[in-house]
Amino acid sequence: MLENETAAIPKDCAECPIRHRAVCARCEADELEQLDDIKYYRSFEAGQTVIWAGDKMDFVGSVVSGIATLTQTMEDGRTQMVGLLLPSDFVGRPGRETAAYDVVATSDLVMCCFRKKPFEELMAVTPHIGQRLLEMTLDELDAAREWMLVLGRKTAREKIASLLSIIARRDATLKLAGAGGPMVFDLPLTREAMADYLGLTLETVSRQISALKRDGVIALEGKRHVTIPDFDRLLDEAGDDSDGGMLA
Amino acid sequence: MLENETAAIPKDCAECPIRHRAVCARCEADELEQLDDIKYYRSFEAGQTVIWAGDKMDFVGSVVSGIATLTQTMEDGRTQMVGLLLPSDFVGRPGRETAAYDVVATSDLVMCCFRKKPFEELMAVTPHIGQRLLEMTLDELDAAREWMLVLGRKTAREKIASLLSIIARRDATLKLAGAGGPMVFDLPLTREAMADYLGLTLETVSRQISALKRDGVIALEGKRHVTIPDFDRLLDEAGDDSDGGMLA
DNA sequence: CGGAAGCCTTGACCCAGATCAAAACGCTCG
DNA sequence: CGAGCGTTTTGATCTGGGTCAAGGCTTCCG
Repeated sequence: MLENETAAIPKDCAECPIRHRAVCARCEADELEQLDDIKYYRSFEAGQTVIWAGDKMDFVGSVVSGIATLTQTMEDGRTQMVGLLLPSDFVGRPGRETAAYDVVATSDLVMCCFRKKPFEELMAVTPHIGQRLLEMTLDELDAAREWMLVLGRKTAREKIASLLSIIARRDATLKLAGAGGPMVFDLPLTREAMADYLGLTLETVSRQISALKRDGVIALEGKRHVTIPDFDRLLDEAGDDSDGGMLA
Repeated sequence: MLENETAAIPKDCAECPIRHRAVCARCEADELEQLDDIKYYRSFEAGQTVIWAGDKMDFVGSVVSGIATLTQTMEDGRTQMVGLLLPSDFVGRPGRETAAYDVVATSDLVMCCFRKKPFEELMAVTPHIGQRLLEMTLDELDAAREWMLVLGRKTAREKIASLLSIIARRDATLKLAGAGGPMVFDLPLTREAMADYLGLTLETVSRQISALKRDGVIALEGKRHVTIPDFDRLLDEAGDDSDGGMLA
């Protein structure tokens, strides 16, 4: 997990790994320069909290590398993950003073942050930013709604299968692997984090993963390394329409 | 339920009840005129389906009056409501061809629709529309995430209390009633629709409502008319921080 | 007025997943 | 190497909410 000293911080937007998928995706060279003036990088170690819900938040930003979670906690300690932040995902809300959720780095994390005030001003005069942010927010809303179905109506086994298929699908698009062959990836979450995402207990998560393994739906090597021999089978277990619904 | 022949269709944007809260909220007079050119009203009766998930959708629009639901259904019939559309809420997504969810009128419904293509073009040149839509979408995302906590971690009783408090709060803001006194409103949903929203069965919904009534948290007159003698008590039952969290 | 169709409530029973408890599996570190 | 700690697995038991089954209450309509 410590490939680099502090993980790669891009020297320049041009070589930034999320250049084409983040809020800045549609920006022209001059707009990038303006963003550059108000931006700074921050690194977090795995386990560190980026912000606590309710804290004053004077920046917004993008995940450059690593994974973070967005969680909500009740007074008695019950917690629910409400978002999984992957590279290019946006954190924070223009026009809001305080953080609405806890943001925690699940792996080592690099963020590209913008001071909030200037970012808001820039957004007002740079349609490209607002347009892209709208698009990303609509995508997140869709993801949240899909997750509502998972939380409200799926069984524990289906929930696990749903989570695995989402992670597998994302990983496949990053690796641009040709379809067909078995998919292989590492789980970026602990059993407890999965439980928080799925509205289950960690014991149930563990049991269902064991069951899927026993039934040959997945193969495990160690606790985290997953192989999926037949993706359609997994989708079936997830209760999803197995049309493979490939949204472009 | 049939107060008006077809419910009130505004003659003019100026007298439109959602003028200041819908996508058009920030538009100037000339922008409104342009929207006017591509808009038309549609009315639906309670129970009618506005669109089916997957259908081609050549419009977007706002709820003017009445209530609609956004639901997702699995092949085996399990359904989950993923959104409750109230007056001023926006339906549809610029840039998407087909509907992602079933939209059903729960009460008699009037919508102000815009042909999608021209709306998208107008959006590209009218920042006010995109800005407002972004703001609304961010609000919906927050609501969806709050709902994820309800679905994933709350007990049946807490779920019912959460739903009642949301409806009560909304009703209070519409009526601008001074705080303090008992809150009174009509449930806009059947037990089954509540169950679909809460990820429960209608039997459980019924039982928990009876229990809340028995315990004096709510009072019922008929099946739908609800009185809440002590709103803080209800919030407490919902498991929410009872700081009254009034977000401006 | 009687019947039928929608909603809603209530009861009896059952099971998926929670809870409680213990042990196994890596690790890092002295 | 062994101690200690965080993570994961597995077992035993309990329970909240699902399922199945009967009515009850309204409203509509012939």
